[in-house]
Amino acid sequence: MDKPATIKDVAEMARVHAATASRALNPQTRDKVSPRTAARIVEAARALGYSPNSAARSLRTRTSSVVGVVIPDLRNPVFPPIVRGVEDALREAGYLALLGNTDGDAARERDLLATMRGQQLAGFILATSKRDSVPLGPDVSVVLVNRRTDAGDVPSVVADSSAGVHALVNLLIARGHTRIAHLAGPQDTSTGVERRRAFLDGLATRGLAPAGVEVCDAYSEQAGFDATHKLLAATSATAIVAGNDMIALGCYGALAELGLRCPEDVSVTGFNDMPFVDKQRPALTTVRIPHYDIGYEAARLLLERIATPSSPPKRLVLPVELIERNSVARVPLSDT
Amino acid sequence: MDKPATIKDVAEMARVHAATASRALNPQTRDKVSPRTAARIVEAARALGYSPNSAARSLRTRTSSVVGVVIPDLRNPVFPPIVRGVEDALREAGYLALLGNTDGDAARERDLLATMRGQQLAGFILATSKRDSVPLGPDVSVVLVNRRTDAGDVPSVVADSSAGVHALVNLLIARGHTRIAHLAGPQDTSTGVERRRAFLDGLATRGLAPAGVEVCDAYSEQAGFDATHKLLAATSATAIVAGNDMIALGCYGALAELGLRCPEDVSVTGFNDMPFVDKQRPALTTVRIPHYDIGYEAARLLLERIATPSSPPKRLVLPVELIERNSVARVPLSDT
DNA sequence: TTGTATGCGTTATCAA
DNA sequence: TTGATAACGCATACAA
Repeated sequence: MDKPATIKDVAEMARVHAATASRALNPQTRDKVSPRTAARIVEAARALGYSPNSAARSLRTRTSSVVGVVIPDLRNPVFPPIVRGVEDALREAGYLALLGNTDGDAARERDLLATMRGQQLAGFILATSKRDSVPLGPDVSVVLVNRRTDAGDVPSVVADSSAGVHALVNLLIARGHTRIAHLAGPQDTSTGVERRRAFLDGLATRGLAPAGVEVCDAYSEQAGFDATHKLLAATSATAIVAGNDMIALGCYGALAELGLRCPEDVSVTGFNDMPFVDKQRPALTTVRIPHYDIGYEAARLLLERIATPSSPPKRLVLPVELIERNSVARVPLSDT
Repeated sequence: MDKPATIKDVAEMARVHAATASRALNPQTRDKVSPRTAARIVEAARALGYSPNSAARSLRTRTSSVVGVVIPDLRNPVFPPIVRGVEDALREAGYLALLGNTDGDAARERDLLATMRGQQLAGFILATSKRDSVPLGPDVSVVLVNRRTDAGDVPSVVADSSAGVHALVNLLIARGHTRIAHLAGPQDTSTGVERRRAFLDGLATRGLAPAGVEVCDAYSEQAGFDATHKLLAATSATAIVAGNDMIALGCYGALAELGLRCPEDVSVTGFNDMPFVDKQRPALTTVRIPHYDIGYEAARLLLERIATPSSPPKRLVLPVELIERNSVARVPLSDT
């Protein structure tokens, strides 16, 4: 394989000028060239295995078909399906995804964004979890995933946390629970505060007071473990609504250590429906989030934004689904 | 924010020619310009917030600081840590990762590679699993992950499958098992054939014949489930070495359906040590692969290759670790 | 409908 | 050590 064919090679083979070839090869301007010559050019391109040099194109058009996808850590199981959804939507439109992890570190995020900005990216999908404003100018297209700015001036795609928590709370109440506690996620994440608020709201509308609320440092098993210990040292509860599945797993561990059975003694719920939580003992009752769809829709939104930057910033809220398994039991009779 | 500053702006501010500014700003050629003027230029660049236009640079140098990372499906839990390792190593060197999924589909892979090739990528990391040769010319830098070409002319990073399977087989034998079967992974993957061969070898060197070998269509729970049924219809075994954890999980399911207890009736082993297999019932005895390190080392190898294309193609084999949990029991007395 | 000319920002080559 | 110039491949304004 020698040097890749350029548009000039294609033009030469089709006996036209490079400009004509450019027009014929570009869907945008295809109609500015006669069908006959266009066909000849397309054929020549195919024959030569022509693939446009994106650097040259970017240099000329000041944009590219690449979008930056920024997440905290790919190893967090919620992100792979999201990123996959993003990638699929992007690819359907001929775009590519540039992936970067920030570990939730502001400095690393700034650094990454700076590096990416040098690449003439067409836009960004940000799935970092902090609630502060977007560290990008208004001249770049951005879609937020899993979080929103307080101002609401940036397009975003999130799952309906409130509806999910309400469904969980209602399920517990229907099972007879009245002493329900919450292991909240970090309060510098939008999901953390939204779910916490929904928990309080949900309880209040049913005339119940929370049995306790403990905030976790992180969405991790360890944090869930620690918070459960703290929570149960201060209060007793027959049910615990965990901020997400990881926290719920930590809760499982702490419960076992305290000699409490789940769900016989304490019911536990999660959030996210991560892979394999159906295989836990007990299988976790949780809320399923359409991760893939979130990613897919986010990319669609970004593409839309790129095409029409003036379009109003949509905020998409995707429905969630209650997944009942075995970690919720009817409240023990001795506790009623 | 107006138009980003160009090297011309920097040059103007530093009262030098653009070419000089270019030399001063490029670490490679920094020493070709006097320290005094260099300092002036660097200062001007800083003041203007100059960030080189990578499209222009790529156009000129015919390369970029971006590498393509191609995997079958990010949702397969083995890939996130690998990709994360790749990204970390890349970032340390100022490179970015362009991610694409192929679903193991040859057409989709070809398509993706073609699209990526237009991007002047510095190289590729291929984690697709087929054993056929690399669909890329010899002019591009490539490192394979999780597989190798038969010819061995392409650098690669893999885990030591053989050592892992041998450890598993020896463990089972030490527990008294003699009727050991294998649920092999797909035989068009290098891991599938390597582990199968290691299984047969391991057994043979201990003077044992396999109780049965069933090949799975895919590395999936469903395939493991089906293969287990087929296997146990044809033979009986007290231990099953699954091609990987997913297959082992499918095996769990089939065993339960057949009224067989694990590990009391049948011992099962996995491969990979995916997240959460320690939480299964029973906790899975498996082999841990250094996923992150594999990705990290693959990226290092690629960077090395990019810097020195003539360097010999290294083949890295990373050590694995036997993780003993509860899915392996001493062989039932009635079976000895 | 097609061809001509030009410039995007950078770096390599050559000359000074 | 620095400056001038050209070229990378493409897309577009303008001319024909």
